[in-house]
Amino acid sequence: MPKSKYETIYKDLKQKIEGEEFTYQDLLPSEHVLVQTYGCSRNTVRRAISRLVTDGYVQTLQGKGVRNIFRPVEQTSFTLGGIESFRESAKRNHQEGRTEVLCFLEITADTKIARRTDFPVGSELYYLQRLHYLDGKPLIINHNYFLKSAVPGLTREIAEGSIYDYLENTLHMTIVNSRRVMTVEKITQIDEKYLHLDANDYNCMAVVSSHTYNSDGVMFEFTQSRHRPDYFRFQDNAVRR
Amino acid sequence: MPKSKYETIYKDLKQKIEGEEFTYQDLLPSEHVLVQTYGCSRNTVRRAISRLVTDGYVQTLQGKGVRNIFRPVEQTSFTLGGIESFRESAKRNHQEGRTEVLCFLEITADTKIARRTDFPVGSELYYLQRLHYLDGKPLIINHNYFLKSAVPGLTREIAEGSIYDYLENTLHMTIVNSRRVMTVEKITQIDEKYLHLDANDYNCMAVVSSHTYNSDGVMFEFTQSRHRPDYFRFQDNAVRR
DNA sequence: GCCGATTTGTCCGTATGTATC
DNA sequence: CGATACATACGGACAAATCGG
Repeated sequence: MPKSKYETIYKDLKQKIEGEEFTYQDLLPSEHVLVQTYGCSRNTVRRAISRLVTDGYVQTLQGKGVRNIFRPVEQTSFTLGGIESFRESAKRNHQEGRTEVLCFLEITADTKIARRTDFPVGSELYYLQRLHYLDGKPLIINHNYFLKSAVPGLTREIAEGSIYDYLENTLHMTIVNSRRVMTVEKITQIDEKYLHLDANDYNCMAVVSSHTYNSDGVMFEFTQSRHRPDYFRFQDNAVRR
Repeated sequence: MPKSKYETIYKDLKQKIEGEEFTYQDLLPSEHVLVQTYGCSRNTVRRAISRLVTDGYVQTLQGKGVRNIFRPVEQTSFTLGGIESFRESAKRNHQEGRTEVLCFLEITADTKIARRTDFPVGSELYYLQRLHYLDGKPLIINHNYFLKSAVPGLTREIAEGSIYDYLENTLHMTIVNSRRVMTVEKITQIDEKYLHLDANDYNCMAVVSSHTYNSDGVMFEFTQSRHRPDYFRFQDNAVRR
């Protein structure tokens, strides 16, 4: 159930664009027309459209209209704009996702971990290593650090499923945003072993480090995701201002 | 000169946050207060704030307020949200940028190039190889394909400076958006030679492929940027909806 | 638990500016 | 020039969440 009017309009337009009810390069109906078809104010359709702009689905042109520039995705794009759990992106791509917990520890942040994760020294943390399979292939190793005080009661069993599902639906935490940094790093022996990589073939991999915040403003998670280079693919739409 | 009120407010708040006039984790003045300090309507301050949210500077919390979660950047972050030319990001990081044109050709798209770039077969294109130096170090090799009909009069001399400056200020083109895909690929002999890489050290690199559109809705540029793995760093802020 | 004050979220209507055709 | 389209801005109304008494 979508809660707001502009979100229903956004989803409806998005679906129509994906379903190619509007042809590529054509203009969408004008805001004035959309106001009448959806029976709402102009501000409301504009909010919906601005979301489509950030999604890279349309471009707005003053004096002209709103042009459809959506191109269907060719392949299994891994991550897109927002925050997505592994399970969610697997589902979106119609793939079967499985997670194996390699390691589940309760630790206290020393200076080295603090520098790596940005958690203060002395923080009580869960440290997990998790291996993510997509359609049976091991593709990602995650090194997760969760703040124990914000994520109480985490267990190995939960970590084998979806941690985000536990956070949102059991702990009723609201995940807000995530600062991510993408780099390329040398592979380690752990990567080589679990992802079945050969350093003579690929000796680097894509690494995504993220600091994630909840609605209490606490950074409750630091994760380093190490991706098989030959399957990594990150999509983005940039807008010139 | 900022053209709009909300943009001035956005920039002012952004600067205050960066200058740490608001402390980390504290709430900003309420919308009501900001309306009075800036002498504008509530919608206008809300537009400014929503930009700060997408920048990852603040998070808004219904019933509470707007919390400052800005952390000063630790390092030379390479790319951030929007579209930036090499020159612009060099300047933003207070680094000296220089560009060397390795190759400047006029070509017609055959099936192979068409598949690679998404330009239709038979398109008249400029093909450039350019080497970008930052503070004297060669860091990026760009393979640029420009649609000749949209970018007339491009020369080697222009390409040694800023092509985007030429597009925007001489041709008065409006660049709108860019679809980017990031992957990790094996290095080639060209990469090895010009970026002074050693395949025994790093045998992969970060590759950013982008399709860029102007306000006429034409995809006028396809570029493959190949980045030295040890200097590549891409930042992003993701929002959970 | 309730109530009221505060704060952000959604939505509306209107007016004016600016770009396109 | 006028008509159309999007961009900016204002003011007001109500909903929803938070917090303190």
